Amino acid sequence: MKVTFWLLDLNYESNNDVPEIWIWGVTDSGERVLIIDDHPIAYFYAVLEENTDPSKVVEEINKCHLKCVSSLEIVDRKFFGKPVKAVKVCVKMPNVMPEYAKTLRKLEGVKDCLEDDIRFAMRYLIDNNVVPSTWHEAEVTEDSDKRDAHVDKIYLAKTSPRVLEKTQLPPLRILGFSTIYYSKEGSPNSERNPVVMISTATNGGEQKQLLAGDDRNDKPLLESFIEYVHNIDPDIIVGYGNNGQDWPYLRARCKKHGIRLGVDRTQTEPHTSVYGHVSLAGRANLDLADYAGEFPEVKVKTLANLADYLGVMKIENRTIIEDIDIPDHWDNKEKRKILKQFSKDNTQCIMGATEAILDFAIQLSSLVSLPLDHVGTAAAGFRVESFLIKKTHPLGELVPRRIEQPYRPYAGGLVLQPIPGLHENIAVLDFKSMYPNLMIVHNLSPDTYVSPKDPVPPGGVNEAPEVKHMFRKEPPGFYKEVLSYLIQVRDQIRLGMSKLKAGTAEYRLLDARQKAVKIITNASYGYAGWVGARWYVKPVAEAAAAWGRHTIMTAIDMAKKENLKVVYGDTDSIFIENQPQKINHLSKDIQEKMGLEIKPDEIYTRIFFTEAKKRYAGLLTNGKLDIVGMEVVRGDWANIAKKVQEKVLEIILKEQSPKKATDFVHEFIYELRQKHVSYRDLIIWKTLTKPAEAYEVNASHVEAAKMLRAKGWELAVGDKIGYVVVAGEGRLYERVKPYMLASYDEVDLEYYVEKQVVPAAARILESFGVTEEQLLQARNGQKETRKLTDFFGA
DNA sequence: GCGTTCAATGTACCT
DNA sequence: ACAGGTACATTGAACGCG
Repeated sequence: MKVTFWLLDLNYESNNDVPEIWIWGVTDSGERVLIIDDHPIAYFYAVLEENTDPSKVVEEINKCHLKCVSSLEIVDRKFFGKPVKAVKVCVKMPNVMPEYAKTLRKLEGVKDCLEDDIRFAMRYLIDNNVVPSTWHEAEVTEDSDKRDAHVDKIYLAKTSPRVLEKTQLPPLRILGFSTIYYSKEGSPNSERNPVVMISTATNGGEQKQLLAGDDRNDKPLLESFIEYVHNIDPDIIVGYGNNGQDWPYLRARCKKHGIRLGVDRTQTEPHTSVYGHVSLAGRANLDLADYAGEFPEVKVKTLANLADYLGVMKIENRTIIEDIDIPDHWDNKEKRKILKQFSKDNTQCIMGATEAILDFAIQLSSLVSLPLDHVGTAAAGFRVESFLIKKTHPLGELVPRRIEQPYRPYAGGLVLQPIPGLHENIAVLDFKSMYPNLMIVHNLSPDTYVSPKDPVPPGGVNEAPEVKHMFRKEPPGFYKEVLSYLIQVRDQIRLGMSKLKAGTAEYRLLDARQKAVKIITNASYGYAGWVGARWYVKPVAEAAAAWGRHTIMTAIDMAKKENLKVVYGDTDSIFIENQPQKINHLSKDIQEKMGLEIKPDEIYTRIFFTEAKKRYAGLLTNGKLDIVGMEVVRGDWANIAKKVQEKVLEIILKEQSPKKATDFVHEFIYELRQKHVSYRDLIIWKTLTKPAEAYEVNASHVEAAKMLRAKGWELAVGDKIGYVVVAGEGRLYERVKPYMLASYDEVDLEYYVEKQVVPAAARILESFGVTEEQLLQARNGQKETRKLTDFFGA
């Protein structure tokens, strides 16, 4: 019989030393199924030295008497594009491979062993062309063995599943949850602090809140949670920070009470994998925090901020309870209501954010062939690599081992010095996917690189400017194959989208897919130059960068020849006078000459530069401001400084009145000194990029972090520390406090005037002759001073 | 002993 | 734990000053 299913999760099991791949799926009729393939093949390669007799090596391998070897086969493969002979060593159990590979590496005639380091579930996906988060069809029989799996049906696969072309998602059951821990001693510790609240919600619209008793005993709460998850039987469980925090914590609490956190579809507990995600057998555990990085505009990556940005729940419409205030809220009957609402809102934020993110996660999972629960924790480099492994397999390319390499920097993109001041009517021409297209056009790829030691290939080479790296012209390298595929697929998806109504389910799915394709395409250049990459070949990245510099320089020359003034440019863009006819002509010329597409991106009716690169602000034709690189868009400046700078830029760009902007700054400083700005707008956020002890100099945010730690708050690398500057003596780092430990009265407002507001405003106004000193001058006692409402509106 | 100078450190941004 | 290029604030030691 046949079964059609969408692949939710897969895992490898050893059943009395017989390896099995368990594939968990949801059928189109909504059945939960487990399909077991009990004939997966485990193998690795012994790659032979040149001029070695393969049968001799086979003999040698046989002499090793490795008892789990089931077959040896002499095969032709490629390694970095060069043809090689290899022995495919099939084994009965995947876990013996690293050891066997180590043994065989020592044999004469064996150059190296490869692919023993591919994890078995991935091996299965690659070899059988099975894809996570995708529909398949499989020929199966019903399984007669008793197996402990909580699904509607268990099947044995007669053949490995085949991918089906089908885009819609199955009817997935989604459960979101968030937790509240009770701790008066700083960061909750699972040894001593209970979980007092778990709020859940399902995509079916069911909401529930589980509470500990007034004695804060969480045993009944945990038991009901386990039972509830079991009853809902979700396919996907979503949280925010559940990988690093909730699952390990809940598991520890359960252990303390002697209960098992049985929330998956077998009888095992959640376990953290080596890849950093928590895996629940038969379900996909999703941590939205892993996707927060996709939204760089959100500077402090809390659930509330993410949900606010996504339009799920506006932060001004809710009460945020800081961790430090939780015990107080739990202990007080009235305040506990607010805490319950806060927790409920958190879960609603999770459900709303899931709406916005899940399609993308699913498409990414399917594109790069990493299971849904794994793709979120996988860093960009590993997503690209997984994709490449999948795509190179049919080409016969062997997957290199990850080798520790010394880091050697190389020259990157070209950045022009901007012409400072205001410019009218400026167009930005962007090269479309410049690096991927350069890799395609010049056939830059790990398998096409011709080292100076190599003979020149018969078809000739492309030689990169400046760096002189050579790449054979023919045949196409796998980067060319793969990148052409990605670019073509994305164009196709976007064509499909253009025929649909925005907002429909199908449109959103396609949009998620084109986004997934885009991020993988754009990360390919970075991957090529990453020392951690299996296919790390520095000349590939270096040549792409060199071609990039050559390309933009040529484009600038051509623009100048058209008498188009160039005011700025960065890597793959040029900012020029907006003369449509000339620009049209220029794009065509560039396309013809270099085989790269360049198209107008933004048009600025007016744009402002200082002397600094990578910082500018423009007025778009729709009347909106586009601010790049300035304090306004930086997360490490107090909000007051950002607001002032934004307003100054708006006045300058729209009204071109430095006088009015200066008046505004004066008025703002006056109001600030009157404490008419909110405390939250004084917080400065900075990331802890290493353990507090590892810093070589004293830094404000590190001092603030230490103060938190002294109160029991554990801080991890990567955490954002919010602090305010308080009045007092000494260095800046001696005058900071974490914002939750300070009050408005302690704040040193003069610091904010002199080191935040004035510099941010002066950055712009100094171009118009207004100095910091002038900005600092208090209001001059005119009768008609403006109110801030004159600038911000009432 | 005290103010100034400047390289080093650290963070966040741009493409 | 995808690349390099860049701006800027602050620290802290070197420097200059007698």
